[in-house]
Amino acid sequence: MSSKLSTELQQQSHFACLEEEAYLSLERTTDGLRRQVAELLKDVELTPTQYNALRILRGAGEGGRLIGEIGSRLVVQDPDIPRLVDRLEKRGWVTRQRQIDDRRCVRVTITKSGKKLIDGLDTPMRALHTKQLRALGPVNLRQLIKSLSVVREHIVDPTVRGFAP
Amino acid sequence: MSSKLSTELQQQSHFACLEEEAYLSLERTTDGLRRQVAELLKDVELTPTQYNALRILRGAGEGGRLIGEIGSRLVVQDPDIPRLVDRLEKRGWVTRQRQIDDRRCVRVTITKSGKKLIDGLDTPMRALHTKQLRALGPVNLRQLIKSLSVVREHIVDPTVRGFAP
DNA sequence: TGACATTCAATGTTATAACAACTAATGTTA
DNA sequence: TAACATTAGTTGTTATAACATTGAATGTCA
Repeated sequence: MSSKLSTELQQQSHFACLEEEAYLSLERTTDGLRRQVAELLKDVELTPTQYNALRILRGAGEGGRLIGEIGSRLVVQDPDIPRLVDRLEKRGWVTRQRQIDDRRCVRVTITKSGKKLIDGLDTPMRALHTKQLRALGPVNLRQLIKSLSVVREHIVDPTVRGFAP
Repeated sequence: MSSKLSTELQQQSHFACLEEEAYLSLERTTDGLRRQVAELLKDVELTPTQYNALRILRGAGEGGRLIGEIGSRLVVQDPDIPRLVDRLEKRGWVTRQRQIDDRRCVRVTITKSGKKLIDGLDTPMRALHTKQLRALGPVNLRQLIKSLSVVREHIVDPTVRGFAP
């Protein structure tokens, strides 16, 4: 496929401004990459959000994470963590436990089988990302990462949260 | 908010590779930007996809577009164009018409009120994108657009399609 | 021309996202 | 300590996304 904008547009390309073009490029590119990730995850019947949540829980170790903590660390926001956890729990990949000191809170911990599942995905996922982005080369990659970081700094929306690998 | 990765991660940051870090940065950043766009569109009860579809139809003019054409031009893929068009039609923003020469095809055209709706969004949308991305400056913006274009060139997935402003 | 394949939309179904209420537990303060 | 506010999760509901199936129209070719 071509990536020349005028070609992709299939019409006279005229963006109102650079910022608008950059925004659409971001949406368009990220969607394409994300779909390939979703495709890879489909083999194990995981959505990207579920995968992301399991990675967060793996990173948290035996201490686990509170429901709210998971939400605040997801790469892509999801307002419905309880049911996200429901699905993972039903399949035996996480466990839920009320806190003793504060019974409002629920601690979620990854299980052995959950950890095994995403451990097995580390290599293919890394391989996919490398395939997707290798063409940029390390210099442009660093530049891209830096630029995106600058953009996020200027997102004032308070609901936007951190992200976990 | 900070955009330093180690800070956003709220844990010892260690990405497996640059490509993985770039991918997560893309997802994270685009999601944040997109949510602000969705917020703006909420005032007129449009989803980003609906807005995108209306812009495609405005760009097409009186000739309109076939259902399939809309799907292939959406910035973010949506496999369910008929029902997307249903919703727009119900609210009087588009009309549907069977093709005479090929009765399998349906031509969708934007209405006056539909055009008026998105015309009114041009200025605030451009203002939002400018606010979101201005910090990069023209040089970095161009660099970003170029890099994203390179990435898209290497997305081999045949389902990934063009995009319309 | 008649059987078959293909194309384009529409429809049915399930899963998830978004949003709003609700409940239980804790914190605050008069 | 009783009343109120706040917090953490859960549950209900609606809308949309994803996927598979169906149906009608057209194209292909023996």
